[in-house]
Amino acid sequence: MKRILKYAILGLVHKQEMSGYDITSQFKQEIGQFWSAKHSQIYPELKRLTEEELIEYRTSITGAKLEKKLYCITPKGTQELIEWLVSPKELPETEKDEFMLMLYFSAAVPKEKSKRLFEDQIAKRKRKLEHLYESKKSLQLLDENLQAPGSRQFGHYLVLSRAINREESYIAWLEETLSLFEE
Amino acid sequence: MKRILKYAILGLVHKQEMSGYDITSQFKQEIGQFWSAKHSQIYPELKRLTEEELIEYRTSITGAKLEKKLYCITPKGTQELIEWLVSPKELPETEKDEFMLMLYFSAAVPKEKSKRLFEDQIAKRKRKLEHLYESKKSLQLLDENLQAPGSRQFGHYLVLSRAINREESYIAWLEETLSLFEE
DNA sequence: AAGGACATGTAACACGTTACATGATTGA
DNA sequence: TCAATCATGTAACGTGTTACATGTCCTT
Repeated sequence: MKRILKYAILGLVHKQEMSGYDITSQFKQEIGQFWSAKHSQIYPELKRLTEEELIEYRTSITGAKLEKKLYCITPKGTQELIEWLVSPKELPETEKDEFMLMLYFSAAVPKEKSKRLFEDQIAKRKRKLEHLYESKKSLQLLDENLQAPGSRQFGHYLVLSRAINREESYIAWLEETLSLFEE
Repeated sequence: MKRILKYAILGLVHKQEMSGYDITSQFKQEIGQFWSAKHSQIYPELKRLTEEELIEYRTSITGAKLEKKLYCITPKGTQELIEWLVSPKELPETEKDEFMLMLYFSAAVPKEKSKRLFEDQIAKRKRKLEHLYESKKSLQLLDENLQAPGSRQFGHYLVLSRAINREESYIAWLEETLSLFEE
């Protein structure tokens, strides 16, 4: 991967003017299911992108003296963003998953222990799925035409929809596989 | 993540004596779908684990003078491995996916471009899925009782089965979502 | 004889997290 | 007034990739 965070930030500030804090907040929303970064990584990257003239900022004052830097994308930044947006993406050879790594070695522990770990993982993923369903419900209230490309919230819809697909299929696999242990 | 590579290596050398090169090769096999590392990360980690007395090695000579270090796990290492194997795993808050990040911003490009990217991604994932099916077929020839916990290849079966589930459901979502663009 | 696999290591750099550090604003 | 949130930054450390560096063995 070559500087994906760069494109994540370009994509966010392309939609609208944003501060480093706003970007950090965005990564705690839906898109955080597929990409995120901490503020300690974001601020230096904003500085770098500014030096590279891909973004620029104006300073805005909230209240008496709280300063924030509102970043927006430059034409050069837009160009690089679009190039990335239309370039085919390689599949990662590895999509890391600690739980699956553990399962690979699970012959070393009693079946009962493994069953408990499956149940724990299923419960956690079901909780997560519930949150995703609620987010989707909220989103549908905002935009009835959600599933149409061109809808204002279509990007949001896609990531939520895929996040739900990802959790549902993982849970289905976990439940199916757990049943192999019960006989 | 706290030193997952440590546990990956402990798990591998617990099954059988192995060299750094062997470990590197393992990460190119099925388990590489869920965890991997390059040799440049593995060799220093082996050194560290040896210093921590979680593994130890003997030197073996192939041919006239090609040396390799065969590592095996110590009792202390086994204990730490088992502790990790039975401990519940937190869900990662983010499972990074460059393609989904791109989709989130795809409103900025024409629908035709997005369709092409979906098709490209579907083709790549289908190719990968074919390889996984073939691996599963080979594995089934080795072990008829594959799906029984306790089968010699059960760990292999689990990771392959989940990798297939992961690809199948991703492809299903991609195809379903692509159809939203066609009308 | 040559190329590919076997075998082990280090160095430099890129990416990511946790901790350190500071201060303002808003609402209960 | 106190806690949560808004707001920005740096330092130290841990993880991961690419490149550098070397040498052997086996098969054709």
